[in-house]
Amino acid sequence: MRFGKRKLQILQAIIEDYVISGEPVGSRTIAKKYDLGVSPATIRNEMADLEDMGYLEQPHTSAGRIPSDKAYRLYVDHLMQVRTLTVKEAENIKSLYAIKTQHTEEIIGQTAKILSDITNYTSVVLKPQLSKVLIKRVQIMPIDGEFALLIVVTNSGIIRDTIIRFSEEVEPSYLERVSNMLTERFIDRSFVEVNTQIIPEIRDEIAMNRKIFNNVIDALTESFTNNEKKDVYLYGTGNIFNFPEYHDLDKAKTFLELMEETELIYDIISSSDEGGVTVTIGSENTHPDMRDSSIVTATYHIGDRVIGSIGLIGPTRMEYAKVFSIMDYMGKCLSHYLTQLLEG
Amino acid sequence: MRFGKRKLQILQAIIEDYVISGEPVGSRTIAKKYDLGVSPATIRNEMADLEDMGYLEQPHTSAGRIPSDKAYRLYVDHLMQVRTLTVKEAENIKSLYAIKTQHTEEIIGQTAKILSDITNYTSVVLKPQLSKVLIKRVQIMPIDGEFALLIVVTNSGIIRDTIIRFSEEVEPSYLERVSNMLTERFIDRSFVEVNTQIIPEIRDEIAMNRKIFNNVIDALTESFTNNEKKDVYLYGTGNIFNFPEYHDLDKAKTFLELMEETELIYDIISSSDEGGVTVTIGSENTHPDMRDSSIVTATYHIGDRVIGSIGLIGPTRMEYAKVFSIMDYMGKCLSHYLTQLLEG
DNA sequence: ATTAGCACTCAATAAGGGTGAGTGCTAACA
DNA sequence: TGTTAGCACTCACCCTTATTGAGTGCTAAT
Repeated sequence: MRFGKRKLQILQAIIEDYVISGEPVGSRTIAKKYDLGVSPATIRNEMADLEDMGYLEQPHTSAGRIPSDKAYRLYVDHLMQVRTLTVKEAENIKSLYAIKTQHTEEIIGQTAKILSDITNYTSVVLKPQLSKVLIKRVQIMPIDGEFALLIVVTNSGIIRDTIIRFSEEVEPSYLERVSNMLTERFIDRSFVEVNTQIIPEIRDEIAMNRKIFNNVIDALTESFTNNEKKDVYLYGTGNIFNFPEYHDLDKAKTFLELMEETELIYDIISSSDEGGVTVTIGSENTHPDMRDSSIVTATYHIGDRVIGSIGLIGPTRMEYAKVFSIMDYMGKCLSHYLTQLLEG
Repeated sequence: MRFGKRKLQILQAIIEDYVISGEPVGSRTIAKKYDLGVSPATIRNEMADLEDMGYLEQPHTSAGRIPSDKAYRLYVDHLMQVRTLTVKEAENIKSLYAIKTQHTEEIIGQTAKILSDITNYTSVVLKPQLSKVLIKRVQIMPIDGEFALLIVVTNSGIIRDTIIRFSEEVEPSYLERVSNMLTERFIDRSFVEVNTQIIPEIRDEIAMNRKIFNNVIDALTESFTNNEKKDVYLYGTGNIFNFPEYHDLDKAKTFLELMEETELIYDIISSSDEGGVTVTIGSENTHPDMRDSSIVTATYHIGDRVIGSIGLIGPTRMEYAKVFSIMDYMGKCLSHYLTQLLEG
């Protein structure tokens, strides 16, 4: 059995109708709404074929058809026409980046909110990943007595701080020297590089005031590895109630609980790195509880280094065309804004 | 009509039964389960009285009674017996504070998680409020060229950073001097004091390199006022599905949307400052959408300065006795831990 | 190859009836 | 006078049954 042009038209019609209505689509509906010039009976025959081929499913005998994940995949890859944003959407986004805050986190949080507001799905925005960010400066600030604060500044507007407790009183000027030395060694390196290569090097090389220096190195190590904090900005979890597929309380609860597993969400959203927009449909998800959700992700970058991701989560019956274009646009806006803010 | 001892006993029995079962409580049930030595008929008479007095309500004629908000208030103020924690609860909490992280935020986040896990309600934990925290040090770190990072370290383990963009190249040693001067002036002051008193003083007083200095002051001002970031750690929003009162989809959605209004939640939770545990029951809430939820809050402190709050949100049918003791204990643990970590 | 016609399926909705938990009232009782 | 047993009444809840209608698959005619 081959795809004729008509089969594709019918499939597309079914998908688009179903995405809007959420109800199984019947042959009559297609014949009436989409002018294909054939009768319902013909459409029924084609639909039976499409079902055999695995593109359509029937919830029960006397219902219409709904698209399978395979159908959505075909749609996303070949059928959908990427639209341009509506005026309202574009304005919303523009107004966000008109804000002149200097706090990366705030922008990230707002991005999540806007994404969810204009799409009506659940949005996720990841903070810049430590592993992808470059170190710009290390500074050890004495606070009082044997306490100091180790601060690592990155090119992403995110900074990382750890308290150091020294085993004895320490000269501020010594800390200043150490800070400068570390900055020199770490600058424009990633956390991973520093952790796996440079710190061991330093450890061997240097025989300064051993005890104090070890306190610093320990703090650095703890700062760089232990808690790569998987920080996630979530918004619009309540939006799932817009979709009848989540009207079941159990499903809703499972979904909400899943959304609180920030580490997991983080991994899911950050898994597709290559840049551009990625769509993962229902059963394509590795996590079983996500099998009837779809995820659309995009990346954002500073300069040309990808440093984080944004994502949308919704039912497989998702407005892929709309979401695709919004995610694409949003990723670019965010990247542009951050690059501007932090590099120029 | 007066409260006899028996009326109180009956009221207490009804409340405790209803809190567990969620079903309207009938006279028979009370007579059987709680040994009051009177017949259901007598209890019915008392119940009718209690209803007249506004302590009980009837969902419909042939149903049992449920407690009114007024009844819960009486219960919380006079009837309930604060229990001690179960072994499991205490262990859970202890295990949390055995973690040796140095990042305040992580502890705060974990506190939210544990609170929600052991109570099965929705928990909220506020980050230390900027307005209550004391400044320990100000440091301006040159990054490159005309960029620098302004960092304010507080006694709460929270630091605040803002990017400064200078209008010309700046000497690092100059920034060092400015940092020291600012630290000297700001140390052990609150953000509010600094903002309303000290900054204006400095502005007048000093006629250093005007232009550069203004960049610094602007950054400080923006850091201190504009974005008192109302950061909230939420956990267990899905828990509301454990309660039949939220099985209605509309209610659930409203609730979830409300929880995303972080500023509002922040205000609600931080509103009762005085220390100790505060209980707000249903209609006592000012926000209309919270009228059938109850909120229990407690504060946490560093040394003896209150700096933040923790809260639990659930249906008015809440296990007040349990929640009360947990919140009390948790607030104390968190305070103790933070004080230990940050002061000595 | 397409289509009209028709019998068939099955979820969703509505309507009726029984059940049981609970009440309020009254009259009897200690 | 306070307490209790008895009884009629109410009403949500659940189960069963009937009705409806959207949609299908198959067959025969075009």
